[in-house]
Amino acid sequence: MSIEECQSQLEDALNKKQTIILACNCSIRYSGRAESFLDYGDRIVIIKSDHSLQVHTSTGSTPVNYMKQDSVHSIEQDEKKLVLKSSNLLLKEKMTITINQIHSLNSHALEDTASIVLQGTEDDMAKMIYENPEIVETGLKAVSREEQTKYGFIDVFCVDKEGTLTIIECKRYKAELNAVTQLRRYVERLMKSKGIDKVRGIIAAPSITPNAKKMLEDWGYKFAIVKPPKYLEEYDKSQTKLGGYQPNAGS
Amino acid sequence: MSIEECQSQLEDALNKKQTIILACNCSIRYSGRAESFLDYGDRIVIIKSDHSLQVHTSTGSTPVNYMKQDSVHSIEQDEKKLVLKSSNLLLKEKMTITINQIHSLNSHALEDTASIVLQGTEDDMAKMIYENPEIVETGLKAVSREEQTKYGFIDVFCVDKEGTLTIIECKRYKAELNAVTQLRRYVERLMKSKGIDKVRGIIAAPSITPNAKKMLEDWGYKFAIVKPPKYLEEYDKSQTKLGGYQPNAGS
DNA sequence: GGGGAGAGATGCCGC
DNA sequence: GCGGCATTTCTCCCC
Repeated sequence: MSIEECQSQLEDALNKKQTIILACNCSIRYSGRAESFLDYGDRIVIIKSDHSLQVHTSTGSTPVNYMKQDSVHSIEQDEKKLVLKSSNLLLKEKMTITINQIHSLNSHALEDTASIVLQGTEDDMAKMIYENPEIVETGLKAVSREEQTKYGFIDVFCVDKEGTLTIIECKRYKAELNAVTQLRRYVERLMKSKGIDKVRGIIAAPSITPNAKKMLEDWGYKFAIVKPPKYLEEYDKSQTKLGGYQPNAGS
Repeated sequence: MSIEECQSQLEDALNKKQTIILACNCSIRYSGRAESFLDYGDRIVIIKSDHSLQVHTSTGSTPVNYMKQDSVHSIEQDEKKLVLKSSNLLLKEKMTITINQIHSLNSHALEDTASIVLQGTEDDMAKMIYENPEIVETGLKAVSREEQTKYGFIDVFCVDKEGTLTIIECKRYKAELNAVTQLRRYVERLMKSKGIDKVRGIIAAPSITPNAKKMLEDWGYKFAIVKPPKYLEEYDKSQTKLGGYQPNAGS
């Protein structure tokens, strides 16, 4: 594929707001919230129809460089190289991708009306606890959920069997130090705004780090083992009932 | 491209540990840390040479679904459809991508020895303050930086003009509530471990949210406006001096 | 491998 | 738009 053909196809795809996938050898300069330079190497450049751009190397889940949506892209030619310039005036960011060699170029108008359905989030966990607070502690009664405006973003708000206000902070994975300080902030804010001197705090999570547990107990708070709903359910089911997931392990 | 050809090329690319780029119409099931389902639509599937996988829709910076590195992938055929199964036994995660239609398929052995050079991070900011603490407060003297083991992850550790120990917490962007609780945790930990009753805390950031500022002042801490080094420097330079973006400028 | 914290975090929701 | 916060966060560093 010649440089001219590539430039033409890129411009055409950009005009049509298609999604572009370009495998190429390139170097990258970025300037904006930070500044970066990446010397020549083979990468994949994706420009989506929302005019976001990302550059991927052959490893890692995250792009090595990217531009956010609503960026403006242009393609120029510079001595047998293609220069892809992107800028986002609003965010004061810009990027220059200098392309040495093109390995492949595809552009598509991706049609997609589906939206992902996700479960097992922290919100699902808070909902589960709100509907059945006794899984956290015997005698606990739920008062409200997602108290966002008044005292912060309290996950579940309860009253214990002795009538003491109790704040539950959910973590879907292992609770760390910041979860404890977060809980402490909610408890203190609530005590101050209500003018009461006794509010309990509970962290509900599958596990907790040792330091977090110590800080939790130092502050008189409590940890309760709670797992997010349906966590690994399908996986465990297939493991036990079907004798395990069978990929072609030779690949 | 026939299903058989596609399957063959995919298996071949997986064997060669190439990076695969597949544009297709597909549906996706994921089960692991959470569970998700995404109905049929046009997407881009990337399998990298580290055997990580990600699925991108036509918008957004983040993949709609993904598998981490060291997953195992296999391709099966099921009634005119291709079924790409991925699993990660270690993480107890798995994914099934059912492919209706293939728009394009490319695979490459991406060669890349370069690594990105990035500047303007929080670490650069802490270094700048360490080397010239008076930009935070008159009379401040730096003691150490990145005290990770003893008292927590203190960015910059100083003594003020009256000899009081002072912890500086840097944020490269706007400081929020969690920055204040973080600082508070460091201050309290240091007071306890040193057995002293007076330690100061300063947040150094370009800006701070109103609630964070209030909580900061309630706790007797202080805010100092500090911008990360070289923030937007090249951008502003090229905008003002050169009247536009000049990729070769200054390099 | 776990703990802790930054990230050019991104994305979501509420005000 | 900003604020606050979860994320299948990811990534890095250090113990």
